[in-house]
Amino acid sequence: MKKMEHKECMSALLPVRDTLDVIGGKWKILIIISIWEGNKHFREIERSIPKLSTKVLSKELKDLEENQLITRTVLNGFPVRTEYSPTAHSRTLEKVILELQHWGINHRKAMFGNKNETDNTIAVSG
Amino acid sequence: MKKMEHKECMSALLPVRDTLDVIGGKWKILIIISIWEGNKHFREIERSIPKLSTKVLSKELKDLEENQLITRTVLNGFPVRTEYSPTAHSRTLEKVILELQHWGINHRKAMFGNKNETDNTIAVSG
DNA sequence: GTAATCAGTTACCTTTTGGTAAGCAGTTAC
DNA sequence: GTAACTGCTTACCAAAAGGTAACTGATTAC
Repeated sequence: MKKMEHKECMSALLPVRDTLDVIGGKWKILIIISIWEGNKHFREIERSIPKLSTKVLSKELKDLEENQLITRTVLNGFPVRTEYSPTAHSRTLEKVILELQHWGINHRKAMFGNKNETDNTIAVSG
Repeated sequence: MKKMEHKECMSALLPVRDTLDVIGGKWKILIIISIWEGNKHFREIERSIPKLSTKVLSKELKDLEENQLITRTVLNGFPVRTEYSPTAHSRTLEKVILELQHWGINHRKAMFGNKNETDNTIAVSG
């Protein structure tokens, strides 16, 4: 890596922080993937992710909507259903998530050898 | 994205979590970059990152060492100096950080247009 | 009327994370 | 002996994140 000025270093950091604010944390990527999988409704998403509480799901969905990674549509009629869908913008995360995933896998190998290997690869469109 | 089985989805998530555990949070990437920059000593690193306290730095350095992203060497002699250096393994993070950074920049554009653009690009070896 | 489903909200409590400041061991300089 | 530097640790407190469970409002089914 080339020598960096201090300020450069710190400003390069900001976009990374932005990204981690959006997809960091325990649940956000799980929720995005769940919706990518086809889960559309609140209870559906909730049930698809073990240990996720309604309170946290509610908050996380709001965050994701604010960041334009999902859209929320209320369908009136019947027992009032809400539909969450992934946005086109959310698809730009695929590369990032793939990169995070690969590093995680290789890191685990580097730490423990192949003993604890997780060889699951995310299924990406194409 | 191809339809995924539920279990597949969740297991794909684990490596991503592993990665975020290692480089997520407020300080870890800052510290790694600071050490990449050439800061070797505790106080040096501390002073290079505004708002970072000794307590947190101490903890983060331990985590990073555990994850083999830095090495810690105690040099006896003089006022006892400790040297932190990046490992070869830490270099594998460059791609990940670059990807996180690019997404952060593009995401900001998607959110606010070009108004708030951060056009700083991390300086990577090569 | 009773129960059940959907989509949440609210109140309360615990756990985790982070910040502040002081202190300690060891050594040098004066 | 006093101060100053290095590399931390410890104690204490504040803020943020997360879990539990109850409850609202609407509507259908019995």
